[in-house]
Amino acid sequence: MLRVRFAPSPTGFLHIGSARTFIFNWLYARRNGGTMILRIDDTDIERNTQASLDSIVEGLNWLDLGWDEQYRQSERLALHKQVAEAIFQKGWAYHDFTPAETEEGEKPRLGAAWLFHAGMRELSHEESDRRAAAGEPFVLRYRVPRDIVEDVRFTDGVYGEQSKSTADIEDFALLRSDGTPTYHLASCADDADLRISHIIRGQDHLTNTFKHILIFRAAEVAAPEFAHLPLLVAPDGTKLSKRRHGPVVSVTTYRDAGFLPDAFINFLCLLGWSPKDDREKMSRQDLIDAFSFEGINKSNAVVNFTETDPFDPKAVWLNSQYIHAMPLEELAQKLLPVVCASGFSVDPSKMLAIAPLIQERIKLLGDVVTVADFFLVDELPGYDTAELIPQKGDLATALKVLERAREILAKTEFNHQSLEEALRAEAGRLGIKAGQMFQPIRVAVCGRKNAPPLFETMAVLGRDTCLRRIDQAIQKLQS
RNA sequence: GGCGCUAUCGUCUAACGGUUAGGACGGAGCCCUCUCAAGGCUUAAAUACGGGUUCGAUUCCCGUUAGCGCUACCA
Repeated sequence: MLRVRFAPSPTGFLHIGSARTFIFNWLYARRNGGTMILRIDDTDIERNTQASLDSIVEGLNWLDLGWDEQYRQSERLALHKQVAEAIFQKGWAYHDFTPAETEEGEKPRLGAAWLFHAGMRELSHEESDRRAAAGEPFVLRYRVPRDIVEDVRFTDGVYGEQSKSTADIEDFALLRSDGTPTYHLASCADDADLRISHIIRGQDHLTNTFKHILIFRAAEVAAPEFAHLPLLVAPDGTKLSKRRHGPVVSVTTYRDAGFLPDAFINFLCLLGWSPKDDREKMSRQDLIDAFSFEGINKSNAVVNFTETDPFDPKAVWLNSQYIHAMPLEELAQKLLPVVCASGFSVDPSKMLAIAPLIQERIKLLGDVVTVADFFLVDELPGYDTAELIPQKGDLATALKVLERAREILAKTEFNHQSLEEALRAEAGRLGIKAGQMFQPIRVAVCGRKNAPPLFETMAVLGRDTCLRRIDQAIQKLQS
C-alpha cells in the first residue's frame, strides 16, 4: 500500500514551497492509488502557534485537494519516547550530559570534535544510569559507529544514488534534555508507525536522510523510499523566507489577489517538474496522469517576483488562461464576492452582463475592481477633461461629438448593433473617423481612454447612465 | 571550514552521444481593430569555465568556479 505524507510544522503561514510539496505528494498518491496523509509536525513547542496551524489548514483547504488521514505529532509523544527507549536499550544511543551551549560561545569545533562530545560515548551503563537517576540533564544521542567507517546509502527517486560516510555524520540528538523528541526522531518514529512508503520532501532534507536511515536501522524497521524536491528560491537565489521576502511567499497572498486554485497548482507544478512535452496549461487530472519522479528536475527553481510585481509573470499568465476558459456564469459568480469585498454593490444579473466584457481583460480576479469600476459606481471618479478630445481633433470636435451622441443615444434602441450603426453613420456625417467619434464618448461614459468595447459597454450601462455621463462631460468641456 | 547537492535563453523548461539546441512566460516588431485587451505572425535571447573519453559531446568522466542545502537540545 502506497502511503505518502505532508508534514508541515506550524511555525508560520503556508509557504508556497510547502504548498508545492503538498501538491507533489498528493499527485503521487492519486497517480498510484495511494493514501495522502497530513501530519502536523509540532514538536517545537517554542515556535508553534495555533494561528499558524489555522493558516496552513486554510491554505490547504483553498487548494481543495484534500487528504485521507490526519495526525498531530504532539499527540504521539509516547510513541516517540518508546522508540527512543528501544534505540537506547539496543545500544544505538547514549546519554550525553554535556550542558547545552550557551548561545554566542559557538566556536567552530575543528577537526573531528564536532562529531560528538568527548567522553560521553564511553560512559559506563552504571555511571550513565546513576547520573540520569540523580537528575542530571542529558541529551539522548545517536551512537554513530566510529570504529568502522561505512558509507550510508540510499537511492533517491529524484537525485539517484546517494551516499555519505559515517565519518561525516555527527552524533545527532534524538531526545532533548527536557525529554521531548527532536524532529529527526519524531519524524522517523511516525513515518515507521504510519507505514509511510514514500517520503517526498524538500531537498533541504537530502543530507538529513542519512541520519534518518540510521534511525530506521536502529529501530529495526525498513526505511521508506525517498524523493527530494528541488527548492523554490527567490530571484536572488536565496531560499524563500517570510523574513526576507515578505507576504509574497504566502499562499494566502495568491488567493487574496484572485488566483484560481487550479491555476496556482498548475503554476507550482511547472516549477521543478515538467511533463516532458510542450504542455503548460494542465488540469488536475492532466497533472495526475503525467506525474512521475522522472519529470522532476534537480536544480532549484526561481519564483520570479519583484518589489513592484509580487507575482511570477507566468503564474499570472496561467491564471489568465484559466479565466479566459471559464464559463461566464462561473466567472460572474467568482467575481461577485471580490467586488463586494471592495465595497461595491452589484447584483448577480448585472455581474453576469459585465463578465463577458472583462473576461479577456483581467488576469487575476482582483483586477475586476480596476477594470470594471465604472460599471459599479453611480458617479464616475474625476478624469482629465483633455482625454475627451480625440486624436487630431480639438475641443470643438469633442463638444460636437458629445452633443450629437446625446441626441442619438436618446432615441436609438439600446443594443450593440443599433448603437454602432447609428454612431458610425454619424461619424460619416461629421466627416471624422470612427475612432475620433468613439473616443470622446468612451471617456465620457467610462471615465478613461482604455475600456471594453464601447457599444456592449453602453448597452450594459443603460441609456440613463450614459446620457447622464455625457451631459456631465459636456459641462466639463464648457467650463 | 567540513560534508552533500546543483549548473541550457532574463525566468520556467525540452533535447536521456549525432537537432539550424525546441517550447512557454516576459521583451521587441508587425497584423487585426472603436481604445484596451484577446488572438495571429515575426524576432532578439542559452548549453558557466577548463580538461579528458569518443568518429562525434548540452548529454559521460575529472577539475575549477558559482549557487544552494546540512553541519542546533529548529523543522
